[in-house]
Amino acid sequence: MSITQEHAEDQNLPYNVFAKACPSRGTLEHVTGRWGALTLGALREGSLRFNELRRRVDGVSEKMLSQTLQALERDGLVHREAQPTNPPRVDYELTPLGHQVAGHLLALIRCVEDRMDDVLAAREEYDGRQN
Amino acid sequence: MSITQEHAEDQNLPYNVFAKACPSRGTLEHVTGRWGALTLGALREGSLRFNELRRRVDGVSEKMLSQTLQALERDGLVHREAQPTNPPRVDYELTPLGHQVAGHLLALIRCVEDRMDDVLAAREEYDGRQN
DNA sequence: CGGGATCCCGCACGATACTG
DNA sequence: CAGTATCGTGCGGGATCCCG
Repeated sequence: MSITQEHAEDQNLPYNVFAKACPSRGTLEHVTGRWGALTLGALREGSLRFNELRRRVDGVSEKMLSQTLQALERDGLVHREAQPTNPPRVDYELTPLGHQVAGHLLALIRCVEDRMDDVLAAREEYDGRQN
Repeated sequence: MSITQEHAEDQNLPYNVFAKACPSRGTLEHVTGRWGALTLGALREGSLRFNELRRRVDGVSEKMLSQTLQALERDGLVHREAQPTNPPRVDYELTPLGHQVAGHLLALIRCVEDRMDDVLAAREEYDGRQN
């Protein structure tokens, strides 16, 4: 091993969201996307069925919820459990990885909610400042 | 105070991102948006000038960066410091609130980067499973 | 109930050019 | 350098219908 190797990364950390081509950016967008964040947040409380989820995430269309769930399932964040009954029953729940990610997300969400008054005040000052 | 007063304005936590009409959802979208998250993440390391930021957030256009920064400044997450010199010099830095939010964001980003191998593996299994 | 297929519109976004 | 202005378009995403 070269002694000139300044940043001797013991482990390989090749993933960097700030680089355009990095696949991690795509996953970050699934996670932080308009519906992805709310879906993961909602699922953190426990497993939910499709229409329960749809009611919980106010405003999401069937199509977008379906699409969002597929992306999250593909990324290994959500587990889909379908029972071949009639009528069909499908439950969605977080994987351990999804749970971890949703934890960070929920902390962020709570933070934004908690400090929303500050945000609103900042907006008023901003709008008032430049006429 | 009227007993018919439905919404108690003096409550502490009236904000709920899961409700479609809640203003906190808009702010969450600014923060978790495609460029918002990366911009806040980049600024956490210190103040940056416009083009420095543009280079750091690989792939962002001038227009989108400008637009993103305006939204974040309006929400009180970013402070813009313009010096009337020639050539002009403008520095962007996080406010205390922005720093707090960006902290959560960066934790999320690191988490996604760290576990990207798991995500990629999950994708392969998903793609291979249902042909 | 849990979706898939299709149609279609708006605007988020990129590219380009211009300004102080 | 640090942005605005303008224009064109891709696709995000809503609406609707349908099926097992």
